[in-house]
Amino acid sequence: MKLRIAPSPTGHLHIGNARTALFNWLYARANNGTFLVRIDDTDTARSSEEYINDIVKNFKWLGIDWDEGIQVGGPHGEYKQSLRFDRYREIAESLLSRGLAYEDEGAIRFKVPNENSIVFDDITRGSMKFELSDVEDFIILRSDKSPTYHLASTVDDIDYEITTIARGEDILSSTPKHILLMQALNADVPTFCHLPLLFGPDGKKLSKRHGDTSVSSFRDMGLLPEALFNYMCLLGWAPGNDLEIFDKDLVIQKFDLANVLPNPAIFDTTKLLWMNGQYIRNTSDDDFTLSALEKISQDLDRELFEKEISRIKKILPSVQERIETLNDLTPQIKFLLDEPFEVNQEEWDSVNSSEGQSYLMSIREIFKSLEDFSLSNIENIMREELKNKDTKPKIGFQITRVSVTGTKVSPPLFESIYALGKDAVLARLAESIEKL
RNA sequence: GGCCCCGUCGUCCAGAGGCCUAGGACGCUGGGUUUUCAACCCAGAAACGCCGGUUCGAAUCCGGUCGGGGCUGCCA
Repeated sequence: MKLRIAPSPTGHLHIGNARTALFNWLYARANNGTFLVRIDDTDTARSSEEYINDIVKNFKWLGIDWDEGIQVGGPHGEYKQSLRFDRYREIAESLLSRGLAYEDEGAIRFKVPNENSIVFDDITRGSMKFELSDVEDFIILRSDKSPTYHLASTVDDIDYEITTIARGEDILSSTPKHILLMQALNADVPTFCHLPLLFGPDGKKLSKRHGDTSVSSFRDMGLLPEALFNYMCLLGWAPGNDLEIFDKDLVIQKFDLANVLPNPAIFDTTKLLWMNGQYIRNTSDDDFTLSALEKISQDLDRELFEKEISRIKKILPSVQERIETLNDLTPQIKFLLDEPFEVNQEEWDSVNSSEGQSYLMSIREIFKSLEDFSLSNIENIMREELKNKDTKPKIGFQITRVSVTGTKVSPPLFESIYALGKDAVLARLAESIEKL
């Protein structure tokens, strides 16, 4: 069993293509088959090397690897159609000389017999039938002698011995043309599977009209590849038992193209975001620390100082519990950075009160003489002082939060104070008290 | 217009004739927890497009209808 994905490098890797690649990859892996990636760049004007790199990079990021094809090589050259134009011309010429095609204003058209019909079994859709009287003679070689998609793709599928073609439903009506070409070339007709399209929220084929739908844009959103992978699996397929969060191994074990739904799915970012949060929470502490520090450094566009790293590490467990994407990280730990610190004036005003001020001054004094600045000591002291002064938690804690973190919304208060460290906390409290 | 595909909560999926007064998840609403924001827990609203047929019995099979979508390029 051999499957392929054949993206056109006329844009960034599109999420719809990624999903098609994923299902092909899964089917190949589930059946101990071969997965091949080739580049369909017959449209030389719109294709570019930059996009090939983007496609390759994002397949790898998603964890989709291939056994044959672009970059990894194999018995068929470089797996780029732009390098095989001679081969396609040769085929077009042979069809011409056999009377199966004809010249039309410099281009070559395949002659579609207008009797009979084409019948084939589609894995997800069952028996398909197209009357040939509905199929037009189609161009296989353009007047500039470059092959069209129909020709190049079909020849490659034959030459590379593809056994199963799973592609988007948008090409379903072109399938009779491809079967006709294969028959004309005396090749075995592979098994077809037309996967349901991905729709935007408006119920139309997902495209640039729906904003940036490239895989790289999802990475830029701070998504984990495992989460996107998991989410894409659920678009048109499910492993059963209402299982929703699962890893690669489980999918490979259960996946079958025959169980893919024939109806289109709307790509809903909301659930994807939720799922990403689940994956973040399920990440081990060590792994999360590693990727978090890297991400923060990336966002800041600089290396982190040792002091910052040790502070951040202390708060990370709390942050991991409450973020949805990696992009939520840096804003949450911003107050721990060794950078000019500023309190949001408006928010300060909204929590400021004489009762709060009094609490602030008291805990500063207590903190000052506290030798063991531990998390539990901080919490005990702050709660005790609340009781002493008969102050409500909200009054005492919120003003402290704004004073120490700069805003009303932050990671948990005691953890934030503990992470920031005694010296910086005292300094910030002093600063707030000064301007009271 | 022609050809083709599709049709279960707003969304993703479960359901492959009786187990369905249709199940799970996201989202939404209400509640709990609570020092913020989250996370977490509990509860709730929410769907088989419609009409026929087959059958003792249909979300499940068939036909029609309506609705949505794709293709109709010397793009892929």
